Amino acid sequence: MLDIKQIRDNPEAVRSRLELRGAGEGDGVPRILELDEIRRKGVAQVEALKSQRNKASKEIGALMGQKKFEEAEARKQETRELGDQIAALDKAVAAAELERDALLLGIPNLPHASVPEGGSAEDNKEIRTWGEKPAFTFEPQSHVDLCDRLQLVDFARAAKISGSGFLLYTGWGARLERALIQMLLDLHTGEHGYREVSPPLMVGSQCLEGVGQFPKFRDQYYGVAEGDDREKLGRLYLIPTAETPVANIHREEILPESQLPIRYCAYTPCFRGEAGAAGVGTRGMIRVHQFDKVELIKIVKPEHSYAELESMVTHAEKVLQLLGLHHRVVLLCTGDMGFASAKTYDIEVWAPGQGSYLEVSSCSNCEDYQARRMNLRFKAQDGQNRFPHILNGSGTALARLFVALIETHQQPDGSVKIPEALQGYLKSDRIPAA
RNA sequence: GGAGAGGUGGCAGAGUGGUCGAUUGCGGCGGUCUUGAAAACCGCUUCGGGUUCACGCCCGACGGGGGUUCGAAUCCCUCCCUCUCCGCCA
Repeated sequence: MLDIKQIRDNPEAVRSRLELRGAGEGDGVPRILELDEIRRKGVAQVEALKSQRNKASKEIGALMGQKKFEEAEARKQETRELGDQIAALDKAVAAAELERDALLLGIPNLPHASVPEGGSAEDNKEIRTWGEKPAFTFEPQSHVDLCDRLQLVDFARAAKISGSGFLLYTGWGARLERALIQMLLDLHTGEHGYREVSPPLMVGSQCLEGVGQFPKFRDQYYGVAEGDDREKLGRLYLIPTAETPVANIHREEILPESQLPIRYCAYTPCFRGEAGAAGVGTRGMIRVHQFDKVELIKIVKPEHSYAELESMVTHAEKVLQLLGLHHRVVLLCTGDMGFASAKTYDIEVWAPGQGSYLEVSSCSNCEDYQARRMNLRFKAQDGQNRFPHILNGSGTALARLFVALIETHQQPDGSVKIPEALQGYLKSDRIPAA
């Protein structure tokens, strides 16, 4: 969340940054300031009363000690009324604070100065491209046809088991998925300096709130229940990304400065309800309720975060380069960024069978926005507790990578050629034609 | 799921209604002594909030929330978590 002090000191600057993200999002600010004022006035009042009460209580204690019970009783009588006033004021302060914080949680991060202004994906800026669209001597097939023909994914039976939007990988398909996960983890831990972690796949709501997925986007995630206990429904949620558990690993901690930077890498499945999302119901693997992803998370000192963002993008790109996949890096405009992000690069891979680019990675610097929400700090040299910057990036999403890979490397004979970097993991240089 | 024990400062561990934000030990930091180090001795060692130009002053926090009381780490209620034993189980 944003720093209340920043909003207090410079509300107009905050509002104009928020406006760049899209209409109406700055609207909470006046009310927040109002509530903040009410809270601070109340706090000053109630604390003066508490100070009074504390003094009186000590005096009563002293009187009791001297066995002056009648005097003590008289003082108690006087002080009783103070207690009632305090209770009432405390309540009012808590209510103002609760409403203020609820509004604060609904405000997205401010875009970084280097982010281009714009309202939609149209205004995103292409930064660079790698490789070229492959030329085919035949009409390239879509991954859906390739998966059917090579029996890599059984769409129909997945739907029978779990409904639409789920995948049943089979044979070479299952093996390819596993090989990709292994290759990506080895790359990021071995070459890029990340520490591998394997987190819980169900998390409490405080983790979703910590990274900014709650409370605004409640409807997008799967809540689970234990047995038929409706009471317990929603105490845990299936993770929409490894970012949710991994970025929260150090929540509510004060890290020694020497521990930074922290770089984590995690493979997990990701679960998304995708209520109302465009493209739900699309045939194939592009948008599904469950997919695999290898995620990168960094917790760094504020002064290093933008350099760390650039290197993170190159780490994700390396995956595509090793697999020989044409891609481009796009800088998202103010209107297209995620809620918690200050600056985001997307990496889009070319999928010849689709005739379009697919987003396989999104690398974001959330600055201190998430650290504030999860109260994660580090102790700086000067003894001050400061909020670190938290970055997340896909390195990369697997289902779409799978799509781009088989569509790009499909051969005239119906087989799929496997890039050299992956051959050791798949233990084959091709997926044979059926 | 059943029975029991427990959650206090970086760690260990006291404290069961009145200057207890908390005895003590360890660790850590600074200092004295020393050529240097060790030992010994002395001091410091949590976090949030309000207010102030600042020094400072004040309020809150002993797993979370609520209650009793003039006053709660301490009493009551409730939730969460950890440990031990039993049951079930990949």
